[in-house]
Amino acid sequence: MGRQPCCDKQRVKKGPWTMDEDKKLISFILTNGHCCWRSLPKLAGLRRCGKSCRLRWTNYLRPDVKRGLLTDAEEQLVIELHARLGNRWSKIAARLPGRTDNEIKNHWNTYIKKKLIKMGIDPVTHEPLNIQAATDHQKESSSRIADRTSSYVEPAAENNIIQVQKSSETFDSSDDSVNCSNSPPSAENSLSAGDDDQSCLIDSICNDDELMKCLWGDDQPQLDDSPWKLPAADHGNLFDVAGLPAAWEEENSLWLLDCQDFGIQDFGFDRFNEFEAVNTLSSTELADKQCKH
DNA sequence: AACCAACACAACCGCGGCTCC
DNA sequence: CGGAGCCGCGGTTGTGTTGGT
Repeated sequence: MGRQPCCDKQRVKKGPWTMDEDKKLISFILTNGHCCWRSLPKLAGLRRCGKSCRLRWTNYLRPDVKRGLLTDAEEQLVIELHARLGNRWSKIAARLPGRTDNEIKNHWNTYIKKKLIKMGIDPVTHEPLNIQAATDHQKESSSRIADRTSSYVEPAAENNIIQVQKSSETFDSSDDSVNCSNSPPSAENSLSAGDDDQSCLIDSICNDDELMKCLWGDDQPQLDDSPWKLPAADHGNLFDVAGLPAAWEEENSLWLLDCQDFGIQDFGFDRFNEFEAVNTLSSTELADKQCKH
């Protein structure tokens, strides 16, 4: 007996989300939280699959989503993390506050991948392309490594490569499969000794104390994906900010600012304008402030 | 101006893992 | 312990936009 479809595909709408659907989803989640994605569309009056709602929320509508291009520092961090973690985008995204796995994945596939190839670096193994021909047999084992768990021990196949270890200590020991102290040097988390450019890039990131503190520090704000626990409110008063907890107000002011790009007025949240008047900091300014603290 | 290729990104799909019964 | 249901992840596709010819 096969798995049931996640939703009734006959009656479910697909394709791009409309403004009205976004509005409904935001309203519902802000009011009720997302206790159960499967039943959410029905309760919210949406003809969408629960998965689709979750994706739309987490990748686009969620208040803490940071929009816009990745900064150079973020990009370098993605490269560093990819060298360590492989295509585990959600893990990588967890280290970049406000960025989603989908966004990072897209950026990787469309931009970083090509950039690395241009630099002569294999985007999969992070090894220089020119020495790869000579180490084809290693590559084969490397591809296996990509799927292995951290307990797998590769038998000394990387004598000619150095490990990027500098910032490994900053990983949580609980970060699954990223127990660097126990992980053997491998193609997916290693660089060639001859690849000075890449080493320099990584070093520049790792040696940037301010940046590392900001991006890796224990006190960095963590994404909180727990369901919203807001007091039930009238739909008409959803953005009566004064009625919300101060922490929520502060945290979500960035998102409200971002809504300008989207067209907050299109949501019918007219009260935003009053709120905007007292909020003079841009998203980037606030992000900078967070880094400095 | 029209066409086409490349690019960027939102969204879909299927599978694996976790939890509950 | 095993099956069912759900969520989240990663790969892939679809679509709109941009730039070049």
